[in-house]
Amino acid sequence: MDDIPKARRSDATKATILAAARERFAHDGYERATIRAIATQAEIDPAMVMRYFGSKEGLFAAAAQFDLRLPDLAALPREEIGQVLVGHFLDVWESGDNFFALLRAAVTNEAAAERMQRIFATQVVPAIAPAIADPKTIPIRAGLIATQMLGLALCRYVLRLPPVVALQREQLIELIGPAIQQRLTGPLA
Amino acid sequence: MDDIPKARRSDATKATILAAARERFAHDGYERATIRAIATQAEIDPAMVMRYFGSKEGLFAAAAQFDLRLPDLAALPREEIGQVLVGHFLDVWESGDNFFALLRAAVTNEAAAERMQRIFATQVVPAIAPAIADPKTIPIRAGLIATQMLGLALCRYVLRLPPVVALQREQLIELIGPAIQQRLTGPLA
DNA sequence: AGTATAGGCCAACAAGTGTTGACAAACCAG
DNA sequence: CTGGTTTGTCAACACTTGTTGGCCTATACT
Repeated sequence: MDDIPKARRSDATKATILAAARERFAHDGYERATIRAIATQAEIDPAMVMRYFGSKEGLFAAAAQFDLRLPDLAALPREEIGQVLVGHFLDVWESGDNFFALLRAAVTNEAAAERMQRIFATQVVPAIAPAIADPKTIPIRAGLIATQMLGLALCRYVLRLPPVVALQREQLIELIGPAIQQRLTGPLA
Repeated sequence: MDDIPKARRSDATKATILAAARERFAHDGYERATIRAIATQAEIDPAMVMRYFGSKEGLFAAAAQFDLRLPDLAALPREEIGQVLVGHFLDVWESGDNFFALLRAAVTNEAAAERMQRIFATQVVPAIAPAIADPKTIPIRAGLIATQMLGLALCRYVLRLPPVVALQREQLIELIGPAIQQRLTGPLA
């Protein structure tokens, strides 16, 4: 009846493996991040990875869990939503390797791409919905916002286009915030 | 003194290999597109790929050549530039596998990412420059346009976010064209 | 004609992949 | 202490990867 599993000593190892996995997946993508490289970085044996996560896919599934933790937009002043959103994305992206593990993998791995679609559908769309007047336009507006924000992540962190890398956090908020705002509350076309 | 090399019989084979390579690279990314798979699709022996392109890297370098063929924006009415640009990107992307080979590879392959940076610097920036009033803002505006356009490619063709996939060409032009226009001729922030 | 050369295929290599099973050490309950 | 379970290591597996060299065949030149 006791649902709470005892804290096993191996939990620490699992966490170490997960952290190493996230870092390798984020830097190298799914295929180039080898189990051996992950194990080496975590300073354990490759066999442990298999024992605790079953397979490379299982490891990735566990490592690429990702929560955007989007704030309640209804509690914000209408005109600030865009900028807050941009700032929040920057925070979440840079607060760990989860997002980049997922993004890099999603480009060559179908399962990762599907997970990205799920995150969009279950986290982005619902969070954004309350800020949009006409409910019929929610999916389109959410989609357009995704193109802008993911495009920013792609150009800044993955492709590293110099002018996009050079922009400071404050500038990004000031430059892209209004565009997001417009996609939320402005006319569609 | 005759610079023009005779058309060898093997040129056809090379072209077949390149076409197959582009398709595999575009669909699978750099690492998962194996030389054997490419050779099988081209209906030749894997050894031929090595003979004609030296290595997998060499093959990719030859396959991922990419020309955006951006039009002369100075010849266009000021207010149409954004929409024309979006339409042009859609055309070029969908006219072959080159762009997606490059995009998918650039996410996990450093050399491909650098090539993307070069294309941005040598094709996008110069083409866009004449449409921008204040020359100091050219790199930033070009960078912001890149985030929007590459984000569209990412969400629509790679991640396949349903609402972005659902949009028709005409709608995309109508929805994203003005955003690009604003990035070119509007105030920066 | 004959011969050099280009085009192409085959089999194999060395290295690296995910994955497995057997076995040792550490831990904990009785 | 003793027995069993957990945690970890080692070596090896079956397979795939990029890459190589040898060999055959068709073409092209003289």
